[in-house]
Amino acid sequence: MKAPSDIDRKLSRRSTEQRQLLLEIIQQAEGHLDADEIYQQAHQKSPSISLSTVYRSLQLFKELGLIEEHQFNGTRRCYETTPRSKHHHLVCLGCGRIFEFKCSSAERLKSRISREDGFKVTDAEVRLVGYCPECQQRLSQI
Amino acid sequence: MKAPSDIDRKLSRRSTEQRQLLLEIIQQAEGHLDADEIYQQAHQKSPSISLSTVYRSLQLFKELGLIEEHQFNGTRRCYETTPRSKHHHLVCLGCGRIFEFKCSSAERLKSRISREDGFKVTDAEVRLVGYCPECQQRLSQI
DNA sequence: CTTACTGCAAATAGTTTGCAAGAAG
DNA sequence: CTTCTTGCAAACTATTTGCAGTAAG
Repeated sequence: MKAPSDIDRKLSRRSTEQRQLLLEIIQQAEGHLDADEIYQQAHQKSPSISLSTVYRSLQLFKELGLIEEHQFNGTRRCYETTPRSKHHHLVCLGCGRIFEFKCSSAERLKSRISREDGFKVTDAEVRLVGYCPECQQRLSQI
Repeated sequence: MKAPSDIDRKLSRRSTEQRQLLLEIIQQAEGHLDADEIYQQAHQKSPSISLSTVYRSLQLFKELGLIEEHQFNGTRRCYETTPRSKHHHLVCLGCGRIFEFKCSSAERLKSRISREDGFKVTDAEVRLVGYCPECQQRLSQI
């Protein structure tokens, strides 16, 4: 049993070893992890954890605003801790890596659409797809 | 048997009743249709058509650049005919409807990232989520 | 004690695939 | 005729759910 963390103080959810472990894994990850990658890592430290617990915890963390969910390519969803400052993603079609970039025009667009069309825009995501420098190089050599 | 259409002249693919019907359905649709909606409509006109044929044809149309694939909310993918001029999507969290809008800054962003970071950006998508005017109204009354 | 959380197994949703019969060219 | 395409059923992938036991508060 550990000291109560972030998730405990919200909504009277219970603090469990599993949730703490899962949240740690996501927070310490460099890039974006999908449910199965999170499960694999958790399984190392706590072999009895189940994949359903991973999914249920991800659902909870999302509701609490602790993490963000993305769907970059196929059907697999990826997760990252909610970043302090909003960024966007560039998906490389060659290697599948995800690159991040800032985009101030997204914020401007948000207010433009709200103002002009009466929408209440809660989020603006920009997603670029293309080829990273390495893949351009590699593909041109073939 | 009908006269050969768009899809026939490309890549020596065969023209079949099924493909022609499916393409017509997508082209005449107002908004975006998912695989099952396309299947249901096709099934009306041609009861023996199968869902696999729908998926295989969608795959083909995508490769030929005749349609675009989107994933707006859950896991369901939607399709629309490739629009003449690029537009982006706003997803209403209240009613699930998809609204379209133009965004010139997306094009500018594309060239900025290409120039500054050496990426070859093939597509830029902006996706807004929020509430349409009707849903704001409706939800405020509760 | 009470009731949220967990692991397990089974269910589900959406999509893909193998195969033999059928049709396009 | 040749081979691409189809329908069917079965397989697959990612995720969700029911349930009875377990543990947090």
